[in-house]
Amino acid sequence: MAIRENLLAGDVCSPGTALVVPEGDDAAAAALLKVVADPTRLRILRILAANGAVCACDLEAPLGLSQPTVSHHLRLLHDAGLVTREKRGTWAFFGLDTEAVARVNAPLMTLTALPSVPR
Amino acid sequence: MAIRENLLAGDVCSPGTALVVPEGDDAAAAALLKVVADPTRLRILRILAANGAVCACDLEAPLGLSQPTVSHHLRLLHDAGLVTREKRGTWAFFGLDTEAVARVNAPLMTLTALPSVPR
DNA sequence: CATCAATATTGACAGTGATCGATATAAGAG
DNA sequence: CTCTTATATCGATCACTGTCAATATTGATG
Repeated sequence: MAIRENLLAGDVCSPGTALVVPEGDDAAAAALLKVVADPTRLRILRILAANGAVCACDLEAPLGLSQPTVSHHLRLLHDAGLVTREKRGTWAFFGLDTEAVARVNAPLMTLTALPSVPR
Repeated sequence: MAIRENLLAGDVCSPGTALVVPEGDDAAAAALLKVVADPTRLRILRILAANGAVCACDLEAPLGLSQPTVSHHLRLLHDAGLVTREKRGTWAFFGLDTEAVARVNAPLMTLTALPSVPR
């Protein structure tokens, strides 16, 4: 049994005994977090947050990565809806979608906000 | 040049032109986020948040995973400092470290809080 | 000590992902 | 139309990781 704080000494662990299993789309939440859980993409997001709209070509240098790799990361960020893309002529300018970024933390926020039920 | 919002029409993109590159330990932040960016571990965290201290043996069933796999995930969570471990006899009870979980969002919070400098 | 139960570790394997070079696509300039 | 530039996609490679079976370790109990 999932131990309660008020039973400490002689408690037994009998599997299968009522365990509160909260629901939630863990797969979706994890997928979104995975996009952010990368040093390069975190860096890109920080750069976008500090510079506003940034041309893709300006990212290769500070990131120290090849053009295809930068494009790959921008694609993931854009597909996840974290970043906006706007093409002007040949260039592509990317910007941070702050609302979307806020949505990424949601699953984590609920964790700390959740009442630790059985006490 | 990283385009500014006030120059729209005839702007040019000349790489190497001053781009604000914020510092920050992206590697560390990403590493911490990676621990959380997994469906199984998110689920574990949610279960811990809802049940208080939970015996490891009670997690295999709701997760539908083998004992070694559950132990592996608990190890990662514990190594990252997100979860507390307490052995009582043969059992091991795990609990959520809410403060640590809050620290995971920090890098994301700073993103949205950061002033979009050049506007 | 011998035995049993819970947990941790090891080894192997499959799937995923970050990276780059090469190539394709798109759009402006001559 | 041709050339150049920026971006996107493709293919391959390499490292990492989630998973399980097997085994080791730890702790309680006869």
